Formats: sequence, C-alpha cells, structure tokens
Amino acid sequence: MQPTDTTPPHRLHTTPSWLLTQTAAHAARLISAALDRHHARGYHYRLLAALDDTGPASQAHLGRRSGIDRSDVVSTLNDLAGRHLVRREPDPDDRRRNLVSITPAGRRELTHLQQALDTTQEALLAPLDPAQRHELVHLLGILLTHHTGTEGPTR
Amino acid sequence: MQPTDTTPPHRLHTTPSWLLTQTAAHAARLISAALDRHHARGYHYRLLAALDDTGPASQAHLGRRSGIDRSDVVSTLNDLAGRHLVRREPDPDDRRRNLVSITPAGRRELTHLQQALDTTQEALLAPLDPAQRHELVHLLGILLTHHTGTEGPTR
DNA sequence: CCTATCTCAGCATCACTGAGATGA
DNA sequence: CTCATCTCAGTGCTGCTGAGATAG
Repeated sequence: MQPTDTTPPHRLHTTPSWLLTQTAAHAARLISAALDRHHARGYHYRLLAALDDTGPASQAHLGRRSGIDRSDVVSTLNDLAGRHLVRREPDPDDRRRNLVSITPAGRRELTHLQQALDTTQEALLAPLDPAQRHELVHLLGILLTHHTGTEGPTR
Repeated sequence: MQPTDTTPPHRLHTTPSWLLTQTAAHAARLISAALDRHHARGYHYRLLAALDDTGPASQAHLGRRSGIDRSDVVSTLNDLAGRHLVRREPDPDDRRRNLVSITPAGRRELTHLQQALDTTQEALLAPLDPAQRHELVHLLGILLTHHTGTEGPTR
C-alpha cells in the first residue's frame, strides 16, 4: 500500500463546488448523528422549526417555507403526528387543507433538537474565528439568494 | 396564496449548516444538469479525473483517491468500461486486483466534462467578486481539512 | 489463518416526479 | 373547467454496510 493513498486529487481540492459539497456532507453527517440521538431526521427538525416560527399552516405552505417537497412533507408529518409532536386538523375555511400545528410535546422536542444542533454548529465551525464565521455565512447567503432568485423560487 | 410564502424561516437563514447544505444542493443541481448533457454523473467525472491525475490504479486505490466507496467504484466502472472510457485488466503482479486505466476516448470525454464543469463553477460563483471567491474557497478549505483530519480519514 | 480486493445486494437521507382523489 | 391541496408510489444520486469469492 502506498503512503499517499487518501490524498484527494489536486483538481478537486480547489474546485468550489467540490469544497462546498464535501463540507456540506460533513455538516450533514454531524447533524444526522446529533438528530439520531433524538430519533429524528433533518426533515423532522425543519418542519417543527417552521411550525414554531410561523405558527399553524397548511401542508403546502409548510413545504414551501421549509424547502421540503410536498411529497416528503406528507410522510414526515405522518411520523411527527404518530409521535404526537404535531396535530393535523382539517381547515374549516378550506376543506382541501390540513391545518398543522405543533403540540406542547413537539415544542419540547424542538427545544432538545435545537440544543443538539447548536452544539453541532459549534463543532462544525470550530476552526473558524468569529469574523471568519460571519464572513462564511455572508458569502453563502449571497450565493443562496442569488440562486434561489435566479432558479425556481416557487416550484 | 399569500405573497410571503417562500421565505425561509429566519432561524434557518442564519444557520451555517443550513446555508451550507442549501448552497451545496444548488451547486449539485447545477453540476448534475451540466453532466447530464454529457450523459454522465458525478461519480463518472470523479473517477475519470482521478485516473487522469494519477494514472492507472487498482479499484481500491481509485476509490480512496476519489472518495468513492469501494462498492460504488465497481458499478461506476462498469458503466465507464461499457462505454470504453476506461479499461479494466487484471494486474499481473497481484491477481486480486484490476488495473484500471483511462482510454483516449475517456480522456476526450473528461475534457468535455471538465469544460462543462468549469462553466458551471462560473455560474455558481457569479455573484461573488474574485476576492470573495478566494475567501470562500479558503474558509471551506479550513473546515474541510479540519474535519477530514478529525473524523475518518482512511475508512 | 488473516488480510486485501472485487463484486453484488440492500439500506438510508434528501430531492423530486407522476398520478389520483378531493374540494375551491 | 381549472387549479390547489393532500396523498401514495416510485425514482435517482450520493453515501454506506454486509457478505461472499478470490488471492496474497
């Protein structure tokens, strides 16, 4: 076995998209591990957070707010409702809709998840000083608003 | 439909891991679309690039160099070999191994893919000026080396 | 015996598509 | 009729695990 085995090719090492996806993959691993300890996945957190942020909403609305596909909102909500973390009721004003709201238990669970994720953010950004963290968030924000504005915002 | 429908929750808008994974998702979309026009996927490019960078190698070595799982190297190589972009031959010195090398056609294909990806990088970073691009690459590089050094390097 | 390599089969998360049923 | 909503089923890419066969 050669010693220089796991070195990534130089070509990739300076490619922005490579750095981006690799770093994101590491972040996702950290987050996935943290959520796993609470028997949750990313979608669970994102829906609970969206509900807590904006109050009860229809599923379509929730999906748009949390960036989760309409189809995945359904099954994730099935999970959450099964654990009594959210409540699903028909909207009296529009019977096509389900009005989804977070339960007290859901809010408690969200608090736990939030704490776990805060710790994870810290671990993720450990090697950066505050100014660098701010700069990173700033740059990513520019890219994200540019591309969400350019591509498919509503979908 | 309310006008403020697709606004992401503020909680997520300043979370580094959220920005990271969202931006990476957009990058992946762009890249996937670009590669699709050449009937390729990310794994195809990464293996061809690794082969072109480091010359013929065993599959296990290739997997480590390109960060692709041993299992996925196999099926991706099946694709590439089927299109005559790589050649697989038994290693005379170690009959457990396949020696994989890139063919001239593979090198041509890699050139096309590289051009498509270069264009995509440009589109991805469009809203950033050169200094900002450099800074982004710098910051991501710090995070990546930190976490690849901390977590599982060999695996 | 133990380890490395190659291969196949399967699972998981995230993202997405298509289609049907219901109701506005 | 058209459109939005909710739901189910299925696909795809990336990443990973387990197990078997082969060979060092």
